[in-house]
Amino acid sequence: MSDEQVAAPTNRRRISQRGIATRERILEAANRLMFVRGVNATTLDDVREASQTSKSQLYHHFADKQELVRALVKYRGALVLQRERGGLERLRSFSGLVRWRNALVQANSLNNGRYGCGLGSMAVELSDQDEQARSMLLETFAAWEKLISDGLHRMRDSGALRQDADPEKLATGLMAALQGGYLLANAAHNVAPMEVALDMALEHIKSFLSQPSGEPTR
Amino acid sequence: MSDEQVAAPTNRRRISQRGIATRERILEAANRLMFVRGVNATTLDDVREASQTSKSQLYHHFADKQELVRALVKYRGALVLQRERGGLERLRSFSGLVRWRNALVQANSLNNGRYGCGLGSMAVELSDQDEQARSMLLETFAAWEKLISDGLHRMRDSGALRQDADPEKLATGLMAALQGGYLLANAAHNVAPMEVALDMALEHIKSFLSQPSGEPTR
DNA sequence: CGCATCGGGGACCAACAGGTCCAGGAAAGG
DNA sequence: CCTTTCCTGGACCTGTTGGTCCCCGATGCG
Repeated sequence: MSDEQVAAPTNRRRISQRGIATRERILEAANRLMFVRGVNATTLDDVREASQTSKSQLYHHFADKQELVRALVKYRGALVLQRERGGLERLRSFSGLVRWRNALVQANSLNNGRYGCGLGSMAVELSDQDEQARSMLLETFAAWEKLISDGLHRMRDSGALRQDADPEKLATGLMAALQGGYLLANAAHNVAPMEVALDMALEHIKSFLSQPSGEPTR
Repeated sequence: MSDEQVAAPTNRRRISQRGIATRERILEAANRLMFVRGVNATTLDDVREASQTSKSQLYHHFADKQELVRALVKYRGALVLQRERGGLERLRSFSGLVRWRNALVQANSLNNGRYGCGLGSMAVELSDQDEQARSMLLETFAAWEKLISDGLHRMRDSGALRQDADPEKLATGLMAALQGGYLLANAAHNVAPMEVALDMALEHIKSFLSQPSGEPTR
């Protein structure tokens, strides 16, 4: 999970191992807190306390709160993409997609649908507030969708998916269903809506399979 | 739009017409500001200024900020449901659903996908912060989905939709696609993802139509 | 070992947010 | 009208939050 340094340090002057560790600790704490409380509802004092650091360290590693938030966007994006790469990089069949769905649902069910998607909720909170954060999030979403569409491309090339399937649109649809599912599940404190949403998107992809393996209805 | 009093006044003591108007003015201003900046990023001073009122009036009509926010949740929910009732109450055919989709897309394209859904963004921001707001939002989503599923039920009863279609699940899926579409469109400052998401959901519903009218692919 | 940096602790500050108060003006209601 | 209640203006208070500062300790390097 937190191997190597997922957090890209702002290279400039020489930097010690201890410094990197502290920076990582701050980001990790900010990540945790802002995941459950939201970005704007988390204070720097909260982060300071949770990371067992002091004010000066926060400002030693980040110019201000906005920079910390931006670093967090990068950090979280890297984590999500890393995780998703694991589940999607070898995607070659519809059943692989189902496994991917199940993993997401299971993870989210651990907190009864609460908190939603780390990227999605930041996107909602920051898009109209920090242009730079928005564009980083946009890029991350694009990379995430590309992991999906690459998999769908492989399925199409191998003949599993029909030629008239559009991997990019299917990936966007699936991502929207995922994000919408996260949102509704969060409001409901219940994973069920997320399951329904993902199943809809998968059913839609299924309709582009070459051999209609299962019964197409229901 | 703002006919009658959408904002339910907290009936208790006798209340003058002027008082109602002021309360409405505050809610209207809070609605506008919090729609573009988000709830937590909007201060009471912002609201005070935008509504041309004073601090004492804010606290005369609302106990504190949390109460104002909760009133806004009600207010916005009523507005959305009112609007949606217009577009969904008479829904009886697939083309009606397409018209509904087009109206939402067009409205959102006016601001290039920005700001997202007034209810969805509040849900993200408040769900982990104000239990009461969350449950009101949950109810509103349920009512919204019911407008959709009622329409789908009518379509099923009239034979337009096959018997094996599940209106509730279809409505949830459509709602998730809508919310996810709003979210991605907001991050992208572009309506396109929302269109793709809604089209996916509509295509999915289309697959449950009795007579496959159009070409099913593409 | 001794200098130059880097890293850390925590007191301190200023601005701003939410929230209070009171005095005066407008509406009801008799 | 004239009393009572409601409504409004805006000054004021106070806790919190982001942000600064200074001094000391740790670390790396010749």
